[in-house]
Amino acid sequence: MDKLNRVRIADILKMQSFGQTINVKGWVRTKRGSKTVSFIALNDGTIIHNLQIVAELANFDEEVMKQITTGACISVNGVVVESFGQGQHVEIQAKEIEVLGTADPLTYPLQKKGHSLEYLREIAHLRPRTNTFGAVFRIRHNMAMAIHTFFHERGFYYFHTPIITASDCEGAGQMFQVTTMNLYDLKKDENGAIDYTNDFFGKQASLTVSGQLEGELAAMALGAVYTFGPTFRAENSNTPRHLAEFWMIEPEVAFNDIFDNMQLAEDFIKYCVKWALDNCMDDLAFLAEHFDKELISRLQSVVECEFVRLPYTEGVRILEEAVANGHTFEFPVGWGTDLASEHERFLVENHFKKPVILTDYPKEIKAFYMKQNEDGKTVRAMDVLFPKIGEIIGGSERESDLDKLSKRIEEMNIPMKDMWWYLDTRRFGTAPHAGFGLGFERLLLFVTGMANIRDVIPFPRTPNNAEF
RNA sequence: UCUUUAGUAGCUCAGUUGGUUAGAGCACCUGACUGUUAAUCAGGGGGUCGUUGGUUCAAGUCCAACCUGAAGAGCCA
Repeated sequence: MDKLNRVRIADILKMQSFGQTINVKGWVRTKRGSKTVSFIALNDGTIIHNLQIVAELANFDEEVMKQITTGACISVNGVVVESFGQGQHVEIQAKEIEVLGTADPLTYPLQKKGHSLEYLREIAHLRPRTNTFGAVFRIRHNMAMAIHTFFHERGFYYFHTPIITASDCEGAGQMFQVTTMNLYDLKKDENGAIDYTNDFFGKQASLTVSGQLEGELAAMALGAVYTFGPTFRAENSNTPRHLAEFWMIEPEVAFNDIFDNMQLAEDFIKYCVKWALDNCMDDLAFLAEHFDKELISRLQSVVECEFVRLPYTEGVRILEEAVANGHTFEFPVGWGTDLASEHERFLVENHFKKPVILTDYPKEIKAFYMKQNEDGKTVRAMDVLFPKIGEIIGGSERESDLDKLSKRIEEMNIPMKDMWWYLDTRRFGTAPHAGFGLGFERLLLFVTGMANIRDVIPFPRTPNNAEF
């Protein structure tokens, strides 16, 4: 077979001139045809659309043509021609075909017909070859690029916080332990406690649940930073919105207050959504057509609308008013209790019908590091609530006063013995600062319109599932 | 983890108040077809009805436990 430069299908489909001979490589989606001619729909992952390869059967060995089945990988030399069939404006008239890899039709798990998302989860190693997951993972890449671009353009530094941590007070959830100890022969002291002094780190270590505390250290030096990395929660959560391993973006900015923080969060999400609309329209259109007809209009409305900013106390008042007017909730509403999903959904989907930033929660239901308000009852927390997916961002202005922070740590019985370094930020040159955390996969749920978080990460990690 | 719901061919599903040999579409194989658009048409092969136990003359169907998936809830991002 002649050696020609390979052209990506995304580029071939854009061609306006015809007649040149090129090489194209990709995986066969379908082959159809008649006695004399075969039509091969080829996809190479560069774009959701397939390229049509036309093969006159008289020019090719029958044995080679037989190997061209759904899932096979082929290399084609051929001429770019204008298509006179419907459904594409350009196609390849094949001159030479080489089968790079066959796919036995009896055992290849993907068919040309559609599969359920649940079935595709069982073959997560092959699902990137489907239209749906090709689209999702191209959008996933684009969102990562949008995130880095957004922060870089605004002078934020990408800061790498550790994945292994020995602090057990991040308070964001159950942690996965990291150890090199022999679990069949654990040494314990007289109280039955495990002795970690001979473990790899000389103390108990875990996978991080958040890079925030280290992010605060960086903000106290570099001014504005963000993290973007994997985080781990060992919660037994079985929902379409939770993963045991997920990616989180956590900006942290010196001198920002809660209002700057809200503005940053709103600008940030809008930037990402607009990026998707500007750069991923082919993939979004496919997802909209197959899963969520309102996807694109919902994305557009988020870019255009102004997020509602609402103190928790006001939110509770609205909910209590709704109850008084006859709306029934499964769980009671009252100042001091955390809002249930149904309450958040009511505010976002029924009452305001757009994203809501809820602020100033009671201090009892929020983390120790949040800045305390003058009223002595609330803290400067903010949750960004989105239609369909609920909480997409959680953040706050941080308590910068050493005494107030220390007192709160004591009140909440938080083990801070290994956290002297965190308190040093308040001890030496403390400054007001604020930040938030955004779950990358939650953002992707919103942008792709997918309903289950297991379908927006290549290899989901959930309770009882670490396959692939 | 709790509640609900589902598990029948490779995939998606139907299967009546329990009753003889468990069906369809797609996929796959064979054949037909002069350019198809998830091609079409004809034929063919393919099943331990999630697992274990129970009720019954008789269980895909009823009951129990367990396994697996999904939805809702809690926890959160």
